[in-house]
Amino acid sequence: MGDRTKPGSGAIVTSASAPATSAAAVGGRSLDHPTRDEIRIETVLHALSDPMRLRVVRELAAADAELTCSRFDLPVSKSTTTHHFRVLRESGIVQQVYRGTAKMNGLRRDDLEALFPGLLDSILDAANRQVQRIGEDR
Amino acid sequence: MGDRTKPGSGAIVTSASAPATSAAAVGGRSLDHPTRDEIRIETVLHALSDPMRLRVVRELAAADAELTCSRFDLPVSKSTTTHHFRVLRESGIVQQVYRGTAKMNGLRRDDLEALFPGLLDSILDAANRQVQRIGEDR
DNA sequence: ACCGTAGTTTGAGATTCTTCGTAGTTTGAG
DNA sequence: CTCAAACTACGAAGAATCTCAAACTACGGT
Repeated sequence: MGDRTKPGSGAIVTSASAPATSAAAVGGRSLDHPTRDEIRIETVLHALSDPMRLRVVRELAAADAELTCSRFDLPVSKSTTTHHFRVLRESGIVQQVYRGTAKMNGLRRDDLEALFPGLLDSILDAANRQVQRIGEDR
Repeated sequence: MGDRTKPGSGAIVTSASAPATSAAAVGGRSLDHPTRDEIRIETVLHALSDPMRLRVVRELAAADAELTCSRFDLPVSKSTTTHHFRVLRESGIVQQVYRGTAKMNGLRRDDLEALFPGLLDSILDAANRQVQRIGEDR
């Protein structure tokens, strides 16, 4: 899985020169998401197998709206939070868009439902049941 | 892992004196499985996020019967196969029992269904759809 | 222009995972 | 008892993950 290959251009954005007109510089920052047909079940399951990420997805589903990263009060540092959101985005579970300084996060329900009908809901349901059972949250 | 000693709960196989009349001693070797209420959604998802293990579970579901480890023709070594079956057992997805020199593997459908209704089926369905779509199997 | 908020990147440490080969154990058969 | 078959256990190597702190970039207001 690992694919730390940076998003936009070829990492040469080291600012040695050309600070302004970089490829990704057009509208601002670019975030690349997998297209619908690039989403893989193994990757989705892996992304959701982390407690922190599963929790984010549960909150996102409960809110049923786009939320900024900072709305989530996770017990980890900012950089770790960024990391988890990145995994969720690269797996195709969430969609991220910049709006000002904030980054909005939304579930890709349509894509997931089209590829894997019922999967997301049954995982969310399973997670909710487990929290009810043993309340291991937060 | 660095610690092959079984994970959660411990207790049981304390073997202070390991009398012959131990529950597990009946047929010979003992394999400890998590009890139903020890099964965790994160662990289940993690176990199924590996292509090899997902494949094993798919075959097991398709066969709808107990199969020996050697029935699976995985493209990995035997010790790796043992490892994957162990992960599946410790996550609570499969149940393993010795029968002669063979080890029978069966899905714990009842337990999973009781804890997470519909989860296993929707994951299997998702996996099947993906194989149909891009045939990345074997 | 300056500052604060929001998030990213880089580099690091610690842990865990996947995989393997080799050596052992257990069981059933001859 | 000895053998083959079926697994397990024990390292070990290499990759991937999770986590953090520190330094950085982007955007919006005052």
